[in-house]
Amino acid sequence: MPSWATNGLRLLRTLFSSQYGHEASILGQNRLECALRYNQVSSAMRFSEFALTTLKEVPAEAEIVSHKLMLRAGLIRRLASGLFTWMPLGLRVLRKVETVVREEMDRAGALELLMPAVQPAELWKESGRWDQYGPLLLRMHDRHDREFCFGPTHEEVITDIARRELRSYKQLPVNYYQVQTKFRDEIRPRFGVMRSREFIMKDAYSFDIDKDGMRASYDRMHAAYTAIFERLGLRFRVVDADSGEIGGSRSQEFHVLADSGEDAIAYCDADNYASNIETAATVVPDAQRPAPSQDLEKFATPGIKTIEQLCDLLDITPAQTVKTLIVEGVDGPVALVLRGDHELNAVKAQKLPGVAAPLTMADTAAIRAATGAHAGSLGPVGLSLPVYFDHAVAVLADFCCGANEDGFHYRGVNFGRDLDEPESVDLRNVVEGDPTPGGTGTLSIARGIEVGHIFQLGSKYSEAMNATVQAPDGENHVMEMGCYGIGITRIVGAAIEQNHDEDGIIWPAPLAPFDVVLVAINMHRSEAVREAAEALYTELADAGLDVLLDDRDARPGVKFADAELIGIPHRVVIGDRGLESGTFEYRDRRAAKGRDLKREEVLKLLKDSVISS
RNA sequence: CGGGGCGUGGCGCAGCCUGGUAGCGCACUUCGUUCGGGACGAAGGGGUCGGAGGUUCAAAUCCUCUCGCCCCGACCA
Repeated sequence: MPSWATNGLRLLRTLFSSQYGHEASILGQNRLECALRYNQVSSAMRFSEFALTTLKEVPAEAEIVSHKLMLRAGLIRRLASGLFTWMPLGLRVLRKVETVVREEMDRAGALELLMPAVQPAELWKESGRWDQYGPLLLRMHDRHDREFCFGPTHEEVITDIARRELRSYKQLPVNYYQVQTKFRDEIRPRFGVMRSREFIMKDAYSFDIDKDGMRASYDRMHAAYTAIFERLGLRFRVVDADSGEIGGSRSQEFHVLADSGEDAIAYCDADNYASNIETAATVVPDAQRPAPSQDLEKFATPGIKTIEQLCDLLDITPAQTVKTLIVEGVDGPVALVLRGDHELNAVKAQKLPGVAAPLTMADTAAIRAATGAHAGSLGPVGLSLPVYFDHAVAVLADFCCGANEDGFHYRGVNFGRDLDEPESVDLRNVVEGDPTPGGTGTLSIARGIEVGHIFQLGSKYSEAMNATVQAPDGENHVMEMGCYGIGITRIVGAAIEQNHDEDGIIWPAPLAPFDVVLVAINMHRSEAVREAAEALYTELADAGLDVLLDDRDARPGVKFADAELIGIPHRVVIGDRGLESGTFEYRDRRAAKGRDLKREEVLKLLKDSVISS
């Protein structure tokens, strides 16, 4: 996605590099120059000086591809559970992500600042989260025994800043952001950088005088996030989401699409609908319930404990059965009744009156106390508990369920006769093929990795912490806030999940640690190769490209394998064979084969492709 | 935190059941041959067998405790 800023930056880099050489130290005052200086210093690298160790074998700790490849390619190294060192190669990728994020945030009018990672407990007590947040919050004491935490997020600190700095509506809207290290003491860190305890997040917070302003700020962030993920070259989708712990009203998540994603997202292109499955609403079926055709019958089902076993026994489908789940409620256990083939949606269930949040399944003893039976023999008939029926259950007739007696089930169960007419609720996850809430399309399900989340917070924090500004009417008004997060470190993992093959990583061009790798064949024996490789290296570096020269005294196969493993988008092979005919072999990382190009053609191709990224 | 698994040179593993003083592949060092798809040969360096305690003449191996890591569940960028 070409843009003024990127083209401008490239242009400046080219100008400066031709003036000072690519390692020139440039002391600049503005950000563009700073970025320029950073890029210039590190843009070109010799493999022999890069201390990169790649691994042929996968360390046993890694489970998913991105984690395996990040370790094999030498991007990260693990220090302890959920804690990683970003090695030089990995850090280059991280910086690329940060740069794109910063550019788009700045363009959207947000202001970068940097808050402390360590935060005093008082602020968290003021917002009420010191007690709410739980063990995810890493708490500590200083030498005076004062309480602190390592920030998992920064609503409290930014609200404190805002209430001190912002006095008048004339200063609004303001959107502050930072790129900073967070710590969340996850119960189970896993998947490498995808769910680590320490990670880098870009978090932004908007302040407006009213809800309309907040919505406008939110929309600007929505646009900025869309621009960011488009520029990063990732396939992604924006979905409606639950606002969870942070609070507030509307929220949307940005998901990188990948089969290994931890989240399921429901979408329909025809309807332009997309939602995290957690919040995707099911539609009340408009089908009429058939009239009962069977009598209620209790029958013995010794040893039958699962829906699957029951279906095998009776030769029926799970959709003709009903399952009953006992969860902890505010005043004792509550029963949730779903169709046998449907999955409980915890987010929906824990919002029901009388159900305890977070949703907790009752244990075996509690289930027996409440129903008199084992979990495998439960049913709604004759149950003396608060019961919620899912919409899909309410339209069933002649269904099958447990009899609340070990080893017995009912069949031919019908509402109105064996059970009271149900008041049904939405309890389940949507499934592929369900109608959309809009009613015109059907849902598909995809897997995604949450890399961004935007919230309309409203006044939750500004009210608790009394963050007000004076309005034109002279009154003090509580500011309306939005908050917006991007998982910088997670993006790197997500990008690999989405872009790899059996040989290694395939970086989208904007994320690649190097734009191009020069593979010099037998450079240590052929003077011609050495000269040609060095000349091309200097020329590409001077043109502002991030170029890696593989000058190691290694066999070609080793160099090719490493180039593919670390995923450099463009590869140029310099060998005696090509030099005889005056060509280099060029190959795109995604292409099956290379092609021979003249020097000028290589230069033009690379410069064009880098500028357009 | 509940359930499962694993800790042996940098990485991947064997040895443990049946105690006898540590081995293989990769990586690393040196030399030679080789050299456009992870070469071959030779010679090397590197390990208190996660830690503590116990049993025993003797412990990587058996026993007890402990620490760490990974996987499956609830949380989230």
